[in-house]
Amino acid sequence: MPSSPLLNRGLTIGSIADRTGLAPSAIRYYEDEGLVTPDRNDSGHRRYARSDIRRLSFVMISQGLGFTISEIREALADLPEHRTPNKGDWARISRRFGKVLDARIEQMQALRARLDGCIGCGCLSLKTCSLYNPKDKASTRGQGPRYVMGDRSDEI
Amino acid sequence: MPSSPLLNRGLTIGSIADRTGLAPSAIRYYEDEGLVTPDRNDSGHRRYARSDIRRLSFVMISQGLGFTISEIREALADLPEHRTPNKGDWARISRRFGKVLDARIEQMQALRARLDGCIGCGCLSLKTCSLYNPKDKASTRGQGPRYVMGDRSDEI
DNA sequence: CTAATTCTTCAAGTTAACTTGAAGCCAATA
DNA sequence: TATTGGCTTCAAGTTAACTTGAAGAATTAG
Repeated sequence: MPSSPLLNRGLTIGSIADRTGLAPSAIRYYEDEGLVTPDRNDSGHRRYARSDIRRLSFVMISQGLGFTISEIREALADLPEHRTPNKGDWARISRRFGKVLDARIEQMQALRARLDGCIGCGCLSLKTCSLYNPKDKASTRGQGPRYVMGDRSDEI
Repeated sequence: MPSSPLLNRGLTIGSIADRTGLAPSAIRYYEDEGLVTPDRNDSGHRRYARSDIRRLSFVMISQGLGFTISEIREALADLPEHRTPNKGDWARISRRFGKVLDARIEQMQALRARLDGCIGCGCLSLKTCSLYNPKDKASTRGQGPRYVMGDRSDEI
């Protein structure tokens, strides 16, 4: 009797794509990036475990929260290798991400407060403005090379 | 008498680079992006106004706050065209950015609260998790094409 | 006045997170 | 069994925000 692809040796990339809403190309990319490591069948086709759906959902959610792929990869590294992750495992890594989010929110609030200060003094000049050289440059997150900002401040 | 480049017809790109800490290549890029529009001398060299230093400082600060170049360009469009911007002009556009920051902070806090909810219920499943399909996907800010997430949710 | 800087433009490289397309193998269906 | 559709790999394109390098012209310093 012809067994369904779901029951045989795991889920195909297509069904994983359907169930997560991710494009197959994205799922393959995540594999290149080490976020999932599906098995292969005899002819080289990927076969996923059911738990990979939750894993990929976590990836999507984390990206929505602003985490990068390498941050997500690090987080996933804390899941058990040879056991299907359970609720407790997921809750643990989610809790850690929660703390990072808290820190980022605080950082943004600090910058926002500085902006108020700048509006107050009307400065926006390089020497005076505390926004110009903040220790916590905030979301240098994302977008290509953002090289070190020089520090040749001077009067305007 | 040989006049200094600062007093003659405006500042050279090199001196602007020194005073802002930006690389000349970045300043030229900002010109391509319409953030500054320096004059040219007879042989085609760029000549900047003193007020362009403040303009470029605003660009740097705004980027530190997480704004994109096109957002910054829009903000700068509110500065007077044929008059050197004064403190009031800068304060006005800073105040607007402050409001955007407030909104972003609120958004992050909402997502963070949802993450707590998810830890509480231990779900992280596509159907149940409110993080999976939030209206306010937060910082889709940055990095290449992030195409529309499909919505074929299903039970895990 | 000549040499060393600085400036110009233009094309191509970089990172992140993917997509798109080509060329060909595998699998489910009629 | 034939065919359509799904899967595979690999190379190249995309956006953002720049940098790097080449080739040549202008400016400044000695």
